Amino acid sequence: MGLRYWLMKSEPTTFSIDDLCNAPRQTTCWEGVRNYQARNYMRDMAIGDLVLFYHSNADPPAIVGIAEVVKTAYPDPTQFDKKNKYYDPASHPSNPRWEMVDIKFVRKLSRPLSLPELRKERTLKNMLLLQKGSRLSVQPVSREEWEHILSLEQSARPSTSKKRQ
DNA sequence: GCCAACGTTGGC
DNA sequence: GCCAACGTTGGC
Repeated sequence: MGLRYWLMKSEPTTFSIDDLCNAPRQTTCWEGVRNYQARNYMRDMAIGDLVLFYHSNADPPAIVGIAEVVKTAYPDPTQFDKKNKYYDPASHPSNPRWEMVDIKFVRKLSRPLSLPELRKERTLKNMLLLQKGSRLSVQPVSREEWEHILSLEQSARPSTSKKRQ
């Protein structure tokens, strides 16, 4: 199976792209996912897969960077920690319910690609992120979507392009 | 801060 | 197995 692409959401007040950049070895474990579909997507991840790092609950919400998968799915220890906010009393260590992967910083985008800007792209109209009511925090991105998104990075910010000199 | 959309829980 | 109630996500 070839390289695959993903998008992962994080609230920047909780863990931002800069936090990832400044983390030890620029790597973090993706703890706290408590949604089966998102977990299943993490199980599908392979080392070397590339990830769009998305800031949710931000102003504006935006894709801000790229990371790569450096460790495939393994049990998320926070599910067994009674003091952790991600504690899940229904999950037993002999059969862990929740898993996580490790991702490593690759780079920040040269500029954030905001949700409103992404919505303007007809090529991206089927993107999971842009569907009404979509809340998945871990989701697949097609190769076409990936390439189109990164091509937007090269173009000028729409709001400033009008004052070209 | 509001609230629509969604996922989960639990009574029946 | 249905579905009402509840909790959460996340854009606005």
